[in-house]
Amino acid sequence: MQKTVERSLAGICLFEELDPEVIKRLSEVCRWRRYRRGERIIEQGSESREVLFIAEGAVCILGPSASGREVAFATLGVGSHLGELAAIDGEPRSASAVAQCDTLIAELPSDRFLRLLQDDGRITLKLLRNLSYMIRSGDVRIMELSTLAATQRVYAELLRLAVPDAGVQGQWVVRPLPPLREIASHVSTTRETVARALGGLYPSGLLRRKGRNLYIMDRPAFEQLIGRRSGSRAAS
Amino acid sequence: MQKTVERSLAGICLFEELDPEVIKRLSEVCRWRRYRRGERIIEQGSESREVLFIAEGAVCILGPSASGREVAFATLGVGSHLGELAAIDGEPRSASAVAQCDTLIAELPSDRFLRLLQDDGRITLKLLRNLSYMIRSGDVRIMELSTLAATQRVYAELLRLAVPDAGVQGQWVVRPLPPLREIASHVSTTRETVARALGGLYPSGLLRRKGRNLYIMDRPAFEQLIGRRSGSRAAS
DNA sequence: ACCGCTTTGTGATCTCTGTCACTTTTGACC
DNA sequence: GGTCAAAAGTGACAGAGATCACAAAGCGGT
Repeated sequence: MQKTVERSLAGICLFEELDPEVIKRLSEVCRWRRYRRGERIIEQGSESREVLFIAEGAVCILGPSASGREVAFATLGVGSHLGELAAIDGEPRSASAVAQCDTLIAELPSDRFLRLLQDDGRITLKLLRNLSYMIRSGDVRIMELSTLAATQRVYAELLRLAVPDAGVQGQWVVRPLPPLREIASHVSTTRETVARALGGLYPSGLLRRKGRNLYIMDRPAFEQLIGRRSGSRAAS
Repeated sequence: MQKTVERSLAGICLFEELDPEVIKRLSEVCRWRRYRRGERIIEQGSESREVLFIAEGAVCILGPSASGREVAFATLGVGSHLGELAAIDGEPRSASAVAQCDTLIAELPSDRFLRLLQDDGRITLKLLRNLSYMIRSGDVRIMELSTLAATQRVYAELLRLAVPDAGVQGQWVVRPLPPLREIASHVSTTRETVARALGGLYPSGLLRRKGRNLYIMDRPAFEQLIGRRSGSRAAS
């Protein structure tokens, strides 16, 4: 099953426009490592500076889990990179990274990464766009934490996860629905609250669950649930 | 009183290392505008793309205040810039900006800004560092919102605002203490909660207030109040 | 000193949701 | 089919804080 994907950075978004030759050379400079599901890839606070690229698998970015509560900042898939911040500013790692499934990672030393930025403006621009995106989504999350109640944050997250259902017009689906505890850690609440949030909507028919799929029957109506703080009630 | 600061971008951190000649030319390209205290400089969602520089005054970055609750993302002073995100990624403004006092702003068209980045790697690097910083502080804030109770977030904010007291050894001071509503909007809580958080510590002597100054008598002890969620009580 | 406005200090409520403690499902793997 | 562990519903409670409503200071200007 081991899809022996050659150890190449070819699939990395950041390098899309890069010359195959250059990519090849870069790939050779990297240190390649495999991680098992659940293994820790980056430790928050550590002093390493490499930039990592995901060749296979997926990675979850987690805040310092010192307290029991886990805070997930993002989930990154194949083609994404992580660890740019430390490479750019030389500060300690701001968060931890954990493999969500078996994962193949390429580590590029920070000085090599920085040189790359100097040499190729296109990559720099991509990186800038990427950082912008991170800031924007961070801001959105802060806004949600500040102005939305826990239940509503769960709904908002569902909308982010949902894709239009190929079959039925106007119906959206989250497939597969991640474990509730994972959803919870993305919107800073508890597994129980997520369960209750979903459970509260089954009776109204707005939400329907079949196995690991969750169907949002009427997206516009669903969006309305997120509106103003509290006071909202299942459609009557 | 109007300190007729010439309309120059000389004081802008981002341009520190830039040649005076270049700065002069850039300054002339800008559109300069004055804003009164409270005036809105950028409207969240608008389609403008200019990058703004603060030559005089201060600016507060606010989340979409649609709801009554205001969410403050940052307060920027002289030498700072804002509006890079829209210039970089071409998306609508992610937040609003309001003048905190009378303010002089220079607006640089986005294409000019982008060209600047292409031409000078030093500026690009500074910008990257700046964006990194924004992401890191955003993450910290998300962590606080997720794992700290409102009262503790207030304490954390105080520590950020405090500077070592020149006079007494080991004593820190917030001078001047901003209006409570402002502190509240920075840690996503209410004016009342901030008042109670402070009030709760006066008796213990950990905090002391004189006019617009707030003294933190024992910083280490104060920091301990922020530890684990709830359960904490004033030092016994 | 005297207004009038902005900031603060507080009390009384009320509700959301974090916690605990279990039970019930699901799923994966023999 | 059977066994086990992880995931998912739920009930009961308690407590932090958002809200609402005033009263009391502060502060500038005249």
